[in-house]
Amino acid sequence: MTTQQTQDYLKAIYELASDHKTVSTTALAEHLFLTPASVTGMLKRLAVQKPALVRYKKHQGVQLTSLGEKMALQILRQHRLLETYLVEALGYSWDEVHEEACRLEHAISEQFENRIDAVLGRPQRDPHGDPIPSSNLEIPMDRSRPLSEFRPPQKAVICRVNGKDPALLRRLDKLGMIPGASITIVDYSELDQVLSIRIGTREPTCSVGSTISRQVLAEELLEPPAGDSQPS
Amino acid sequence: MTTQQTQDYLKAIYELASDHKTVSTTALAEHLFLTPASVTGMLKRLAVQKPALVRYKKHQGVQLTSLGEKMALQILRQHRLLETYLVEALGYSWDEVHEEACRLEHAISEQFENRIDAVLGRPQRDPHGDPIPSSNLEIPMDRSRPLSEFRPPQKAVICRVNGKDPALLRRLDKLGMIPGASITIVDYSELDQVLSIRIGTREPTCSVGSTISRQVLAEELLEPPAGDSQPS
DNA sequence: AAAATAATTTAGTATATACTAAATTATTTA
DNA sequence: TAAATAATTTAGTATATACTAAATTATTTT
Repeated sequence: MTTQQTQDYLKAIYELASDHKTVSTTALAEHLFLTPASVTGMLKRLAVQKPALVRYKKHQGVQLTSLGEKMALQILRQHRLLETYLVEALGYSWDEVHEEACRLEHAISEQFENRIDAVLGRPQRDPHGDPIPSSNLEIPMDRSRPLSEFRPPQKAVICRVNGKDPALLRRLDKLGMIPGASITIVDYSELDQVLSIRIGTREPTCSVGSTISRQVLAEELLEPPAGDSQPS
Repeated sequence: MTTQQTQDYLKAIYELASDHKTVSTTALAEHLFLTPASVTGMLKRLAVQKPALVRYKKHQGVQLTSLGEKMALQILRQHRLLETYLVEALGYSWDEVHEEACRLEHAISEQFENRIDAVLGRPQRDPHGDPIPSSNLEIPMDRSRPLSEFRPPQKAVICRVNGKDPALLRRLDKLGMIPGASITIVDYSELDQVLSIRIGTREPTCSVGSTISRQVLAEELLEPPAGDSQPS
């Protein structure tokens, strides 16, 4: 049986390795709130066991093997389904679910996973807009980009928030920056790199380097094709 | 933080110590599927730590301290609420819930506990009829006795099943022996100590020494007081 | 390229928890 | 009560996982 620790390492490696890049010991240590030395030790174990879950050569970071990736996706699926369930069925707010899901994800059975998946109607996104791997571990496509890459007069729909910090999430909620919200970029100041965004009647601004503009992801809304004009 | 192991030991001691009796190392070992030697070691740790969770003197078995008992009741509450939730909200059958609840009980937060308690309407019994400790850890009264103690022509209502073995539970379900079922003891053979029971139209028998008659608990249904006759 | 800095690994240690085999204590039987 | 049996504990070991401090390797800066 794989332990909770193993699962946490695999999930962390998956999350840090965008596009199968290699992940450094230190990055992993920071993500997991452990010392680099502890991580080195654990990675060796994960690489040596049969079947191996990671590929690891000293001073060169780690990668998941294909089995390791499968296991990471399975945990990620459980995590995100749980987050969705906590919000939809038990009335949690989106800033409360991460921690709870982090514990539950190691405890539920396949049956539990299937039941909540069914109750929720096989959702494809969790409350933060993160894609939920399907039961065969495929990930829904995602063409979202961080807010920092948008410029006026682009319009977009917020579809995802990467951060899990409850304070950030509550702030975003207050600003109306939640998945599904339509936004318009109304201004960008080259000088101080500040974006002004319109969300409904509100017009918050955020610096291009800020947590918000890096962690809130949106999909551009293209202009309706010509000939689709609306008669008033 | 208390570990899952600690919680399992406390729960086991609580379950085996009816009425604050002392629990033996071996009994505990069997219940937890561990060797007696391992149990001895763990009990020492639980007794020595501050605050102590058990009282333990060698060769004399263990008892929970009042803190240990509180913790046991808290876990038991979580376990039984979870079992109830799995049946009521997620469509599990009563023979499937024990194992799942055994894992989840160590992972849920107080918030989770409160939410499912509320969703379920603060239930007092789990699907097996076991009493659910209230949020202040008091246990609903229970005057049920094992089927083996009943004799014709007593009538009773089944209110509880002690065993968790899925096969037993499925069998009971098939027989209609589920909490809430009204039964009549129709015969008792002194010779081979067999009870005949009527449940609806069925009339199963069970030996007085059998698992069923020891683990199925019922409350006697007293004759309606005189003057309460029903006009047809 | 040498020096300085940063990242990583090694070595040694600690803890919780389990195990087995042997020793001890308690209980039952003859 | 002595012998036999059963229950329990001790002693020693193993594993997974973390830690710290020191050593090493890699990267960056001068």
